[in-house]
Amino acid sequence: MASKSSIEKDRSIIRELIRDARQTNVALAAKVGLSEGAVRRRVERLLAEGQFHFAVIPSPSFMGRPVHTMFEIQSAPGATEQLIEQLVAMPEISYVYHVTGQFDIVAVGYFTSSNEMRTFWTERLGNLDGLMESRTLMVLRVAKRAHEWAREMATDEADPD
Amino acid sequence: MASKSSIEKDRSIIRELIRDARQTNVALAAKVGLSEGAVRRRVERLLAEGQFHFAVIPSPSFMGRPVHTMFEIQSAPGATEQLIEQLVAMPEISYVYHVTGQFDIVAVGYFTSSNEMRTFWTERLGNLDGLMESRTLMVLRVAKRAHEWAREMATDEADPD
DNA sequence: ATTGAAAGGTTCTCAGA
DNA sequence: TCTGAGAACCTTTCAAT
Repeated sequence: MASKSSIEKDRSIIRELIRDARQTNVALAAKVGLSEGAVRRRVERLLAEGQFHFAVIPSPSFMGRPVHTMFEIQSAPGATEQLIEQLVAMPEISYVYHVTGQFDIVAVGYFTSSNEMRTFWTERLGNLDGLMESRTLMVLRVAKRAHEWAREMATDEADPD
Repeated sequence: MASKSSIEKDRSIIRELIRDARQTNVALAAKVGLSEGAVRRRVERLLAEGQFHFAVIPSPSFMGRPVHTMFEIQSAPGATEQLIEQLVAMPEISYVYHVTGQFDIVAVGYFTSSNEMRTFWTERLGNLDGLMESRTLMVLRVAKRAHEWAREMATDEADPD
């Protein structure tokens, strides 16, 4: 086989970490075919470049925030960025996406109760500058959370010349 | 102050790990007031119980999947679970949410190109059993991804009697 | 940019409470 | 269920390539 390109080594490292975020650099090194030090330097570089990050995903219920809500938000013309900034500044909101379609923004929040969510929606979301229309979706269940494509393309070693 | 309850110690550990997913058990132990071994056993128990998990979040673009898409899906009456199962089985789909509202399901996928996304949408999504209607939202930007509420309630120690 | 080896720190195991 | 000490393992540093 031809040696993997540098970026393919980087991607192999990240794919391995997606499979197991807590494996050691020693284990990674054995899998991608580098020394422990080389893997460690690549991981640090990739983190600094923002190519991936380590995260802890809590169970919102266990943390006391069982009410999982998505808000679809339509902004007044030209007001989308301003609206996004306001949403980003709200601690109740965990995720903010700029999207195409009828709605311009999707925001996700976790609340301690449906009552807290309602209060947030009526008193804080409803008062945002530039908001034209919004819809609320309650998330009943997270049925999947996995990047299965990270397991693809594990080997390009079977390529014939 | 009264001693923290056992579940509050668990939550403190998880909140600390949300702040820094890679800190050592020794560092955690100092912050939550337990020995390293006690913290390690709690972390293992919480992981086994599914109260949180460690994850690596890649930059989809760096991994060669720059096209980030949300699908809103309306199911035929009674077909939602069947539809969710089919979506969960698709490797292109990373997240599947069961939600309330006009649409029953929100699914998120990452694609190598808009052409691949279009092919997926027309040939795979369109053929799902029980699908009534769907809408496609392209995600242009992720403006926020953080659980700021994990920093709240750090102390219940100031409570007067 | 990578390797290999020594030093330092973390994790794991186990005995004791 | 927790603590503390020792062994095993991992990470960090550094000289060399």
